[in-house]
Amino acid sequence: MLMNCTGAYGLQAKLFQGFSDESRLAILEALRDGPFSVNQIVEATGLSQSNTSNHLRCLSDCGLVLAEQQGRYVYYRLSDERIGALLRLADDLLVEIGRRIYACTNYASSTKADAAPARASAQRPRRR
Amino acid sequence: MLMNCTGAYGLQAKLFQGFSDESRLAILEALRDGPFSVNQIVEATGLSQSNTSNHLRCLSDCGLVLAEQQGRYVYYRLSDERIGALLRLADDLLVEIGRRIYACTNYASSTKADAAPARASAQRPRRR
DNA sequence: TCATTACATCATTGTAAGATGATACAATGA
DNA sequence: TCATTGTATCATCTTACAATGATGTAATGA
Repeated sequence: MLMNCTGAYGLQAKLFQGFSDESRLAILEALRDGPFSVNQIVEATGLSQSNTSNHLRCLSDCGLVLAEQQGRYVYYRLSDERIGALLRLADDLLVEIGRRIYACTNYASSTKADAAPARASAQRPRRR
Repeated sequence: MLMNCTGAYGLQAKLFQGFSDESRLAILEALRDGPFSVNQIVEATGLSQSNTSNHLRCLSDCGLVLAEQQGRYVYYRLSDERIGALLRLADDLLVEIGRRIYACTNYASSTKADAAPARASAQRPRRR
Protein backbone atom coordinates (compact mmCIF):
# COMPACT_ATOMS: atom_id res chain seq x y z
CA MET A 1 0.00 0.00 0.00
CA LEU A 2 0.94 3.61 -0.30
CA MET A 3 1.94 4.26 3.28
CA ASN A 4 1.31 2.99 6.79
CA CYS A 5 -0.13 6.30 7.99
CA THR A 6 0.27 5.11 11.55
CA GLY A 7 1.85 8.15 13.14
CA ALA A 8 0.45 11.56 13.88
CA TYR A 9 1.21 12.99 10.45
CA GLY A 10 0.52 9.83 8.51
CA LEU A 11 -2.64 11.12 6.90
CA GLN A 12 -1.07 14.38 5.86
CA ALA A 13 1.95 12.58 4.46
CA LYS A 14 -0.36 10.34 2.53
CA LEU A 15 -2.28 13.29 1.15
CA PHE A 16 0.88 14.99 -0.02
CA GLN A 17 2.14 11.77 -1.50
CA GLY A 18 -0.87 11.94 -3.76
CA PHE A 19 0.53 15.23 -5.07
CA SER A 20 4.15 14.17 -5.07
CA ASP A 21 4.21 12.50 -8.44
CA GLU A 22 4.58 14.27 -11.74
CA SER A 23 2.13 12.01 -13.53
CA ARG A 24 -0.53 12.45 -10.87
CA LEU A 25 -0.08 16.21 -10.93
CA ALA A 26 -0.57 16.14 -14.68
CA ILE A 27 -3.76 14.15 -14.20
CA LEU A 28 -5.05 16.48 -11.49
CA GLU A 29 -4.24 19.51 -13.62
CA ALA A 30 -6.05 17.98 -16.58
CA LEU A 31 -9.06 17.27 -14.40
CA ARG A 32 -9.34 20.93 -13.43
CA ASP A 33 -10.98 21.46 -16.83
CA GLY A 34 -13.83 19.18 -15.91
CA PRO A 35 -14.63 15.47 -15.75
CA PHE A 36 -12.77 13.33 -18.26
CA SER A 37 -12.78 9.68 -19.19
CA VAL A 38 -9.66 7.59 -18.82
CA ASN A 39 -8.83 7.76 -22.48
CA GLN A 40 -9.25 11.52 -22.49
CA ILE A 41 -6.82 11.71 -19.59
CA VAL A 42 -4.45 9.42 -21.45
CA GLU A 43 -4.54 11.77 -24.41
CA ALA A 44 -4.17 14.87 -22.28
CA THR A 45 -1.23 13.57 -20.29
CA GLY A 46 0.56 11.27 -22.69
CA LEU A 47 0.75 8.54 -20.09
CA SER A 48 0.12 4.93 -20.95
CA GLN A 49 -3.33 3.55 -20.32
CA SER A 50 -2.36 1.16 -17.55
CA ASN A 51 -0.17 3.73 -15.90
CA THR A 52 -3.01 6.23 -16.00
CA SER A 53 -5.35 3.69 -14.49
CA ASN A 54 -2.86 2.93 -11.74
CA HIS A 55 -2.51 6.59 -10.85
CA LEU A 56 -6.25 7.13 -11.06
CA ARG A 57 -6.78 4.30 -8.67
CA CYS A 58 -4.29 5.86 -6.30
CA LEU A 59 -5.92 9.27 -6.58
CA SER A 60 -9.34 7.74 -6.16
CA ASP A 61 -8.33 5.69 -3.14
CA CYS A 62 -6.77 8.79 -1.66
CA GLY A 63 -9.99 10.69 -2.16
CA LEU A 64 -8.54 13.28 -4.49
CA VAL A 65 -10.68 12.31 -7.45
CA LEU A 66 -14.15 10.84 -7.82
CA ALA A 67 -15.18 8.36 -10.45
CA GLU A 68 -18.53 8.00 -12.13
CA GLN A 69 -19.37 5.40 -14.68
CA GLN A 70 -21.48 6.33 -17.71
CA GLY A 71 -21.94 3.51 -20.10
CA ARG A 72 -18.56 2.06 -20.77
CA TYR A 73 -16.83 5.26 -19.88
CA VAL A 74 -15.61 6.16 -16.41
CA TYR A 75 -15.44 9.88 -15.82
CA TYR A 76 -13.07 11.22 -13.22
CA ARG A 77 -13.21 14.62 -11.58
CA LEU A 78 -11.58 16.42 -8.68
CA SER A 79 -13.32 15.65 -5.41
CA ASP A 80 -12.87 19.09 -3.86
CA GLU A 81 -12.22 22.58 -5.16
CA ARG A 82 -9.59 23.08 -2.47
CA ILE A 83 -7.35 20.73 -4.42
CA GLY A 84 -7.00 23.46 -6.99
CA ALA A 85 -6.41 26.01 -4.24
CA LEU A 86 -3.68 23.86 -2.80
CA LEU A 87 -2.03 23.53 -6.18
CA ARG A 88 -2.21 27.29 -6.64
CA LEU A 89 -0.68 27.91 -3.23
CA ALA A 90 2.09 25.50 -4.14
CA ASP A 91 2.67 27.53 -7.28
CA ASP A 92 3.06 30.67 -5.18
CA LEU A 93 5.57 28.89 -3.01
CA LEU A 94 7.45 27.72 -6.04
CA VAL A 95 7.90 31.29 -7.22
CA GLU A 96 9.84 31.94 -4.04
CA ILE A 97 11.83 28.80 -3.60
CA GLY A 98 11.78 27.34 -7.07
CA ARG A 99 15.42 27.81 -7.74
CA ARG A 100 16.41 26.13 -4.52
CA ILE A 101 14.16 23.20 -5.25
CA TYR A 102 15.61 22.90 -8.70
CA ALA A 103 19.07 22.68 -7.18
CA CYS A 104 17.89 20.06 -4.70
CA THR A 105 20.07 17.01 -4.74
CA ASN A 106 19.22 15.44 -1.36
CA TYR A 107 21.57 13.04 0.34
CA ALA A 108 21.46 10.40 -2.36
CA SER A 109 23.29 12.52 -4.89
CA SER A 110 26.74 11.54 -3.66
CA THR A 111 26.11 7.87 -4.27
CA LYS A 112 25.73 8.30 -7.98
CA ALA A 113 28.65 10.72 -8.34
CA ASP A 114 26.91 12.33 -11.28
CA ALA A 115 26.59 16.06 -11.66
CA ALA A 116 26.59 18.19 -8.52
CA PRO A 117 29.56 17.67 -6.19
CA ALA A 118 28.05 16.61 -2.90
CA ARG A 119 30.94 17.62 -0.68
CA ALA A 120 30.90 21.21 -1.86
CA SER A 121 27.23 21.97 -1.51
CA ALA A 122 26.70 25.67 -1.92
CA GLN A 123 23.09 25.72 -0.79
CA ARG A 124 23.70 24.97 2.86
CA PRO A 125 25.83 26.93 5.31
CA ARG A 126 29.40 25.74 5.43
CA ARG A 127 31.61 25.80 8.42
CA ARG A 128 34.22 28.49 8.58
CA MET B 1 18.72 12.73 -5.80
CA LEU B 2 15.18 13.30 -4.82
CA MET B 3 13.66 13.49 -8.27
CA ASN B 4 14.54 14.28 -11.83
CA CYS B 5 12.13 17.22 -12.02
CA THR B 6 12.46 17.15 -15.77
CA GLY B 7 8.84 17.39 -16.83
CA ALA B 8 6.36 20.19 -16.56
CA TYR B 9 5.26 19.33 -13.03
CA GLY B 10 8.66 18.20 -11.78
CA LEU B 11 9.16 21.16 -9.49
CA GLN B 12 5.72 20.86 -7.97
CA ALA B 13 6.17 17.16 -7.45
CA LYS B 14 9.45 17.83 -5.77
CA LEU B 15 7.90 20.42 -3.51
CA PHE B 16 5.14 18.07 -2.44
CA GLN B 17 7.64 15.30 -1.95
CA GLY B 18 9.16 17.49 0.72
CA PHE B 19 5.83 17.31 2.53
CA SER B 20 5.15 13.66 1.77
CA ASP B 21 7.06 12.16 4.66
CA GLU B 22 5.79 11.82 8.17
CA SER B 23 9.13 12.64 9.75
CA ARG B 24 9.55 15.76 7.64
CA LEU B 25 6.03 16.91 8.48
CA ALA B 26 6.83 16.47 12.15
CA ILE B 27 9.96 18.57 11.71
CA LEU B 28 8.08 21.27 9.79
CA GLU B 29 5.34 21.33 12.38
CA ALA B 30 7.89 21.65 15.17
CA LEU B 31 9.56 24.52 13.33
CA ARG B 32 6.30 26.46 13.24
CA ASP B 33 7.03 27.40 16.87
CA GLY B 34 10.19 29.20 15.88
CA PRO B 35 13.80 28.40 15.03
CA PHE B 36 15.21 25.34 16.71
CA SER B 37 18.56 23.64 16.83
CA VAL B 38 18.99 20.12 15.57
CA ASN B 39 18.96 18.64 19.05
CA GLN B 40 15.82 20.54 19.90
CA ILE B 41 14.19 19.12 16.81
CA VAL B 42 15.42 15.66 17.76
CA GLU B 43 13.77 16.05 21.16
CA ALA B 44 10.58 17.47 19.71
CA THR B 45 10.16 14.78 17.11
CA GLY B 46 11.75 11.73 18.67
CA LEU B 47 13.71 10.99 15.51
CA SER B 48 17.31 9.89 15.64
CA GLN B 49 19.97 12.52 15.20
CA SER B 50 21.27 11.28 11.88
CA ASN B 51 17.79 10.77 10.56
CA THR B 52 16.86 14.28 11.59
CA SER B 53 19.94 15.63 9.90
CA ASN B 54 19.14 13.74 6.74
CA HIS B 55 15.62 15.11 6.62
CA LEU B 56 16.81 18.60 7.46
CA ARG B 57 19.22 18.44 4.59
CA CYS B 58 16.39 17.39 2.31
CA LEU B 59 14.16 20.19 3.56
CA SER B 60 16.98 22.66 3.29
CA ASP B 61 17.91 21.58 -0.22
CA CYS B 62 14.28 21.85 -1.20
CA GLY B 63 14.11 25.36 0.19
CA LEU B 64 11.49 24.62 2.80
CA VAL B 65 13.72 25.45 5.75
CA LEU B 66 16.60 27.84 6.28
CA ALA B 67 19.64 27.15 8.42
CA GLU B 68 21.68 29.61 10.42
CA GLN B 69 24.72 28.70 12.44
CA GLN B 70 25.24 30.27 15.86
CA GLY B 71 28.27 28.98 17.64
CA ARG B 72 28.13 25.25 17.48
CA TYR B 73 24.39 25.23 17.07
CA VAL B 74 22.57 25.31 13.76
CA TYR B 75 19.13 26.83 13.98
CA TYR B 76 16.53 25.85 11.43
CA ARG B 77 13.38 27.71 10.60
CA LEU B 78 10.66 27.66 7.97
CA SER B 79 11.67 29.60 4.90
CA ASP B 80 8.23 30.99 4.13
CA GLU B 81 5.06 31.55 6.08
CA ARG B 82 3.04 30.09 3.24
CA ILE B 83 4.38 26.70 4.24
CA GLY B 84 2.21 26.92 7.30
CA ALA B 85 -0.71 28.05 5.17
CA LEU B 86 -0.24 25.09 2.89
CA LEU B 87 -0.21 22.71 5.84
CA ARG B 88 -3.38 24.32 7.16
CA LEU B 89 -5.08 24.00 3.80
CA ALA B 90 -4.08 20.36 3.73
CA ASP B 91 -5.69 19.96 7.14
CA ASP B 92 -8.92 21.39 5.76
CA LEU B 93 -8.80 18.95 2.91
CA LEU B 94 -8.18 16.09 5.29
CA VAL B 95 -11.35 16.90 7.17
CA GLU B 96 -13.25 16.19 3.97
CA ILE B 97 -11.43 13.24 2.57
CA GLY B 98 -9.61 11.87 5.57
CA ARG B 99 -11.53 8.67 5.79
CA ARG B 100 -10.93 7.88 2.16
CA ILE B 101 -7.22 8.53 2.51
CA TYR B 102 -7.10 6.29 5.54
CA ALA B 103 -8.64 3.51 3.52
CA CYS B 104 -6.17 4.05 0.69
CA THR B 105 -4.43 0.86 -0.28
CA ASN B 106 -3.13 1.71 -3.75
CA TYR B 107 -2.32 -0.99 -6.25
CA ALA B 108 0.34 -2.70 -4.16
CA SER B 109 -2.14 -4.01 -1.62
CA SER B 110 -3.05 -7.10 -3.57
CA THR B 111 0.53 -8.29 -3.84
CA LYS B 112 0.88 -8.73 -0.11
CA ALA B 113 -2.51 -10.40 0.30
CA ASP B 114 -2.80 -8.90 3.75
CA ALA B 115 -5.95 -7.21 4.96
CA ALA B 116 -8.22 -5.57 2.42
CA PRO B 117 -9.39 -7.79 -0.43
CA ALA B 118 -8.24 -6.07 -3.59
CA ARG B 119 -10.79 -7.61 -5.90
CA ALA B 120 -13.74 -6.38 -3.85
CA SER B 121 -12.72 -2.77 -3.38
CA ALA B 122 -15.66 -0.88 -1.94
CA GLN B 123 -14.24 2.61 -2.47
CA ARG B 124 -14.47 2.66 -6.24
CA PRO B 125 -17.50 2.13 -8.39
CA ARG B 126 -18.04 -1.46 -9.40
CA ARG B 127 -19.55 -2.59 -12.59
CA ARG B 128 -23.06 -3.93 -12.50
C1' DT C 1 45.82 20.19 23.65
C1' DC C 2 42.33 17.40 24.80
C1' DA C 3 37.54 16.26 25.84
C1' DT C 4 32.97 17.19 24.90
C1' DT C 5 29.14 18.69 22.45
C1' DA C 6 26.58 19.57 18.18
C1' DC C 7 25.86 18.45 13.80
C1' DA C 8 26.84 16.32 9.19
C1' DT C 9 28.05 12.56 6.25
C1' DC C 10 28.88 7.84 4.78
C1' DA C 11 27.80 3.03 3.70
C1' DT C 12 24.45 -0.26 3.99
C1' DT C 13 19.96 -2.34 4.05
C1' DG C 14 15.22 -2.92 3.28
C1' DT C 15 11.05 -1.50 1.37
C1' DA C 16 7.85 1.37 -1.29
C1' DA C 17 6.16 2.32 -5.44
C1' DG C 18 6.31 3.91 -10.54
C1' DA C 19 6.54 1.97 -15.30
C1' DT C 20 5.50 -1.54 -18.52
C1' DG C 21 3.31 -5.30 -21.17
C1' DA C 22 0.08 -8.76 -21.00
C1' DT C 23 -4.25 -9.96 -19.77
C1' DA C 24 -8.87 -9.84 -17.67
C1' DC C 25 -13.28 -7.84 -17.53
C1' DA C 26 -17.25 -4.96 -18.69
C1' DA C 27 -20.17 -2.36 -21.92
C1' DT C 28 -21.81 -1.60 -26.31
C1' DG C 29 -22.99 -2.57 -31.09
C1' DA C 30 -23.24 -5.57 -35.18
C1' DT D 1 -22.96 -14.47 -29.90
C1' DC D 2 -19.10 -12.21 -31.39
C1' DA D 3 -16.04 -8.20 -32.10
C1' DT D 4 -14.66 -3.95 -30.42
C1' DT D 5 -13.82 -0.50 -27.24
C1' DG D 6 -12.89 1.31 -22.60
C1' DT D 7 -11.02 0.44 -18.32
C1' DA D 8 -8.90 -2.29 -14.58
C1' DT D 9 -5.69 -5.59 -12.84
C1' DC D 10 -1.64 -8.49 -12.66
C1' DA D 11 3.32 -9.82 -12.62
C1' DT D 12 7.64 -8.09 -13.02
C1' DC D 13 11.42 -5.03 -13.02
C1' DT D 14 13.79 -1.22 -11.42
C1' DT D 15 14.75 2.72 -8.84
C1' DA D 16 14.06 5.99 -5.09
C1' DC D 17 14.68 6.72 -0.62
C1' DA D 18 13.95 6.26 4.61
C1' DA D 19 16.36 4.30 8.54
C1' DT D 20 20.39 2.97 10.99
C1' DG D 21 25.03 2.82 13.01
C1' DA D 22 29.50 4.32 12.50
C1' DT D 23 32.39 7.88 11.61
C1' DG D 24 33.88 12.63 10.34
C1' DT D 25 34.23 17.45 11.55
C1' DA D 26 33.54 21.87 13.65
C1' DA D 27 32.88 24.72 17.92
C1' DT D 28 33.49 25.40 22.64
C1' DG D 29 35.53 24.92 27.20
C1' DA D 30 38.81 22.95 30.62
